[in-house]
Amino acid sequence: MRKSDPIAVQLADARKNQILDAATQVFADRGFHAATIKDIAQQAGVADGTIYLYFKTKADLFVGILDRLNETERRAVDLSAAVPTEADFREFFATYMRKRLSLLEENLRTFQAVIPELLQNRELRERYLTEILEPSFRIAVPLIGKRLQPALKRKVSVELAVRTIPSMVLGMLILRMLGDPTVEKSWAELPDLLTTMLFDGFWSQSQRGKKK
Amino acid sequence: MRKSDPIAVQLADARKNQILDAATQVFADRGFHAATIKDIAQQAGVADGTIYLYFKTKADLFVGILDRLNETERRAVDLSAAVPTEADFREFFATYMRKRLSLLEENLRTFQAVIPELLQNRELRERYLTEILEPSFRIAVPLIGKRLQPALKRKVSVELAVRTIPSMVLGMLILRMLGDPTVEKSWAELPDLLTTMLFDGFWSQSQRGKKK
Amino acid sequence: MRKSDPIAVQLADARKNQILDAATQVFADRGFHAATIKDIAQQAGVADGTIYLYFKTKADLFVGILDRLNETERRAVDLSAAVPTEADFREFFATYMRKRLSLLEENLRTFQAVIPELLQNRELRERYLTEILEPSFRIAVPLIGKRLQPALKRKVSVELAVRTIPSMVLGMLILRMLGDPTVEKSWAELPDLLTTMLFDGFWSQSQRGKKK
Amino acid sequence: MRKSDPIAVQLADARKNQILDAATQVFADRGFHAATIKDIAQQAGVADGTIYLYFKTKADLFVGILDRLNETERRAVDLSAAVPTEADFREFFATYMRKRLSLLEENLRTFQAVIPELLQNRELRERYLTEILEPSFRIAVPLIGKRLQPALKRKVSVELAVRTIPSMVLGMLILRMLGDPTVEKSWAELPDLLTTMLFDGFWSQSQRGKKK
DNA sequence: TATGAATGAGGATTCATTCAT
DNA sequence: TATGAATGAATCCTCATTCAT
Repeated sequence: MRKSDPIAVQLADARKNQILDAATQVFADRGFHAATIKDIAQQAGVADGTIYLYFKTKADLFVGILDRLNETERRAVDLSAAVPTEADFREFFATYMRKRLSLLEENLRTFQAVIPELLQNRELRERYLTEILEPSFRIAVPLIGKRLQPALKRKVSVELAVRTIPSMVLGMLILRMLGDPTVEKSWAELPDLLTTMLFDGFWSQSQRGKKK
Repeated sequence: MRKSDPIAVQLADARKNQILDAATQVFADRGFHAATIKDIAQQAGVADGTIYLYFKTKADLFVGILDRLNETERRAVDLSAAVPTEADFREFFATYMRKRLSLLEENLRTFQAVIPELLQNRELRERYLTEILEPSFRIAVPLIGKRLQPALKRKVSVELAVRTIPSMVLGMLILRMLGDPTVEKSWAELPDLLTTMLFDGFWSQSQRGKKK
Repeated sequence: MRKSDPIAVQLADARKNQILDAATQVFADRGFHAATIKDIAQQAGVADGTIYLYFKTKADLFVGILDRLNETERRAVDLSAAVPTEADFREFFATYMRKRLSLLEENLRTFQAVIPELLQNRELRERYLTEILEPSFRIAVPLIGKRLQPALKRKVSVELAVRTIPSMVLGMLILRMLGDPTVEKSWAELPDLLTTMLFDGFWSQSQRGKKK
Repeated sequence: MRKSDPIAVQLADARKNQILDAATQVFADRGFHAATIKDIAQQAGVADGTIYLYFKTKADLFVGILDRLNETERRAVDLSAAVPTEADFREFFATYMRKRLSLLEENLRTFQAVIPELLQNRELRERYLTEILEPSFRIAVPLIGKRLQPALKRKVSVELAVRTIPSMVLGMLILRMLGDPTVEKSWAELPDLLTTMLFDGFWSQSQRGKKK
């Protein structure tokens, strides 16, 4: 088969995805290391050897999952790349949160497969940091910096303040991955919760007034 | 040696801790599964077989780390069990955050060793959920519920709102575990950041007014 | 302590026997290879290291058991070394059987510890063959040869015929070691059974008459 | 390959037998515990891991040998199930002995592999006793009981008398396993020897007359 | 392409033996 | 002498990867 044969390419892509789906499933359930190629082959309904026709090593399977996730991300970002409307920033933020959180939810299994390994593998960690996190912080810092409330601005670096938002999302994701039923059940309410909290504060007035 | 010999017991405890320290280090670096007993033994400066004098299996090493963490937690909680002063709740909250975050920092390697495995192992996940998370939420819900700002209260369940705080902390912890240098450098500023943000809001006034 | 100190020697001998007793017990229960020095030390009520003060290796423990058995044997043989009285050979034989079988019974655990290893270890097998079996056959052949019934003599070599007797005893011992309750219960009747059978035949007359 | 594929099944069976042959050989030479998987794999001409495609554990290899032996036994029994002819019982007995002893000889290595372990393992011992020995005794007792010579019948239980025959065979087997060259060389003469001995007695007339 | 039997390197665990106390 | 903690070689078993079909 020539690589240019479009039908063959599509077939190969389909098979690749079938295998990545299986790998995602199994990695999410057992973790990268505990998962065996046999497990994945069974889940995918193919023979062990077949996997090696599409991925050179087990580690490549993991990279394949990461790549697919990045692809998803890229497509999603394209949509949300609408300019942060000055006029109604609150609405913009809420919309962004909705999109992001539903994207997370759709790819929950993938994150479950990917995050633990990310935390355990120095190389992956570094790649993720420089290739994903830092670029997105570079975009966010100016966007957020100028809208930060003064008291905060005085106290902490914008760099740190920016981290608050992804860290809240990440935190909720982790709680959900840990199996917290409340977070799972109320996932759809999170965008509103986070928006309100960030724009209007968390604690009741009386509590706030106490400050110095 | 009789079990009751106090010197022998102390020696055994010291050796056990020496091995747990090594295991924490190695698990944090490579993850539970990728870590080998040889790695751990080398790190601890003992022979492979010695580890098995103190822990029945590799999995027991992990449980040993969890147990030690719980113990640390227990001691810490005792200190912070001070009543949530009505008078200055903001200060109480800030203090609590300072304590909690510095506890996390002190045990960073331990969390790095423990969390990925927690995310990958269904049994551990469930144990953590029912034994640690749920009880602490049960304590937090009434404490926090009555102080929640009205707009939030209307919109989301207290149960969900409560999750915001640990999820922010957890999120920052994860960012730090991923190696984000900003979070690492500014860890000490987090309590203040989080307090201000929750009590005074995150976005500047102009942005808030825009609501609805 | 000087080797010549008689009290010290006696103490050492007692300790040695205590350890050999334990080893016999454990080897009989689990077999030589499955038995651990820890098992034996526990059974003997001493520390692991102590065993090595009396026996250089685990294999030496086994040899120690064999030696003690040979010693027992030697003492027993001395007693039964009475000349095979021509006059009442039947009684002589019955007596010999009684002695031999009760000797076996007294040392049942020892045999249980020793025989399986004897069957599995080429070197031990050869030593046993040349040092124990062949010498005793050399004694038995002339004794038995001249008393063998003519039909047998014509048919088979005396060498082979001689083997019948130890093989019957050995067979019963094995059945007993296998746990056959009948053999265990009726062990005391065996000398009479074997004597009658060898002197008077096993099958009833009518069956015998059928011959050719 | 589907399990129903007859060619694949045959291949798998052949491989299984090849491995069992090797295991029999090695267990017979060194005993179950001293034998290593490497030894067996080498003897079989396969890699270590291959063995585990056909047997779950080393212990399963042993059970596989036992099963094959039972199968051999079953096939042999079918043949010899001819009714014990009243007319010429002596001939029947001699034939039976010939068959049994040649069966033992053919499977000598297997017995050498199996018996020591049988003697060392309580569970196997008990299984062998209740599943093999006791059933065959239940068959033999009535058959032999009515043909036992009167003097014996008076003296000992039929149950015990019956044990004489297998114990003789077993004894000879053990002597052969110990490497006795006479028993090995003259194995073919044993059926005749045992038949004559049981039907005509062992000792010469003059010796027998001496009784009481 | 697809298969799955075969491979063998690698890792957890055991245990005979040593040695400092 | 006696102890038992420490050692590390040896072994069972797993599983990523290869390759003949």
